Amino acid sequence: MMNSKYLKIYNLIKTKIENGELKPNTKLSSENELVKEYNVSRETIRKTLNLLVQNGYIQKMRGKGSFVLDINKFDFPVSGLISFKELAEKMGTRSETIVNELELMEADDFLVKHLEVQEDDLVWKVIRTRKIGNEKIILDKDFFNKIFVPSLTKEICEDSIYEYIENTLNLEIGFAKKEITIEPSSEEDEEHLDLGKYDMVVVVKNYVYLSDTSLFQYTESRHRPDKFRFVDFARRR
Amino acid sequence: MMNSKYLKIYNLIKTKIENGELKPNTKLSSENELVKEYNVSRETIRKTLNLLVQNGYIQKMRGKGSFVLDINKFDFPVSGLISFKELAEKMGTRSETIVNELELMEADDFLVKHLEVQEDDLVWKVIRTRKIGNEKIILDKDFFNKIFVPSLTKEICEDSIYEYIENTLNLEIGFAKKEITIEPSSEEDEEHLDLGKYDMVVVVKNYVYLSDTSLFQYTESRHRPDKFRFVDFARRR
DNA sequence: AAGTGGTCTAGACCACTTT
DNA sequence: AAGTGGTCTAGACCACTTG
Repeated sequence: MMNSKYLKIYNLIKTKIENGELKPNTKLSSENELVKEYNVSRETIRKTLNLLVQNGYIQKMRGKGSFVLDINKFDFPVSGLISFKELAEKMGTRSETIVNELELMEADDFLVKHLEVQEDDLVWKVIRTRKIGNEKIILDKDFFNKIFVPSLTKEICEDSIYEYIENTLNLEIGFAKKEITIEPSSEEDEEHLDLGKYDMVVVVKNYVYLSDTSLFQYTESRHRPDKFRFVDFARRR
Repeated sequence: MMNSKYLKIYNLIKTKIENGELKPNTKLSSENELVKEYNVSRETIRKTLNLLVQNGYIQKMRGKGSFVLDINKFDFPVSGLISFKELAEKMGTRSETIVNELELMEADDFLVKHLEVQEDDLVWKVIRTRKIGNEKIILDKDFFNKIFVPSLTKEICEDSIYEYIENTLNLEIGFAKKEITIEPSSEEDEEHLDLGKYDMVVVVKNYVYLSDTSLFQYTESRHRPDKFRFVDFARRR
């Protein structure tokens, strides 16, 4: 629900921090002040502040107050779940997507293993090259269970598949498991990427689950090593 | 506070899930049932469950209930903040640490930039090689601000510096910023690691902050590419 | 209709920091 | 002593899924 009070207040404060309206290392209003300011209960303000803590915007200190953290905002989008298009937009880089392959196929052993489908179930296969500043840097191999994504077009793939999934199909993404490894480059990599002297690629495997816990997508994102960068903000759990 | 009710209940349920006492894809007791079971209020149970959601143990569904997720527990420790020693112990691999260098030095430009210290401030420099199954795989370069870590010995470095920091010095770690990139191997890498044919290393840069937001450690962890693996569980924020 | 999780409230007590 | 965040409660209403 986006009409919840705590989410609205969260977005207000988050925007103020990103704008610089609230400056790094300064003290936020206390919980009791925010209660008056926004006319809500303290537990609601605390929900808001805990979200800001979780996402690296503030740090709370008992007896002292909440303080705005100084995190370079451009570092953030790379972390967590985010699509190539969203990322490129936030970074402000020129980028282009080439759809190399788009087909409906019957699941083979590889997909039975990685997409939890039955043999011969129908699966969308999408292979795309991502260009950044005129160089082919990333090869994205996406596989979608057809049960969840009935149709797919070249136009959708050139834009953002995620946007289509969330806004048009109204599927809700719950969580994802990501794995980063380094592998020797394949013939396919060499065919679709400008690898130059590099003979290895950074492989980011992504298993994406809907909020009803069904696995609906497996993605392999293969990056030229020199252009790869992964940034993460972590709190001790 | 470890004596909080919600944390105790969290650890109880977490352990049951890790044990297999609560099986993947089964339904957890409802919030109202847990309220009776543990004799606490519903908001306290909800705090517990939200922690389990955050850390990938369960998924909640409105109107349906909470469900145990099937996450291979060995995948987890690699994510977030965890030390080499904790990691090796959880994975059950034989490992060994060689301390190559341990010295107190005056901060140079590099440290002024990465550790937010003044020029000539004293900084502990620790260079360690990590052996896994008899091969030198990881080179760890750690830098600690002496203000926070007054003394350091070879014995501590061979064990776990983190354990020393948290249990002996009683410093509380708040959060960390991690960056993963691929770089050409340096002479230092070649000297201390069994790189074989590889001429690149995976570099994990870690900026570790205390809970009062002061930066107290900068670490570079340099891995042989074939043995590197980073796993992450992410929820859409 | 009954049960589930999601949000919100008002009030209480505690531990810690500052004045 | 006053102010801060941390925990906990009992109760309310809502939206959603199931019988």
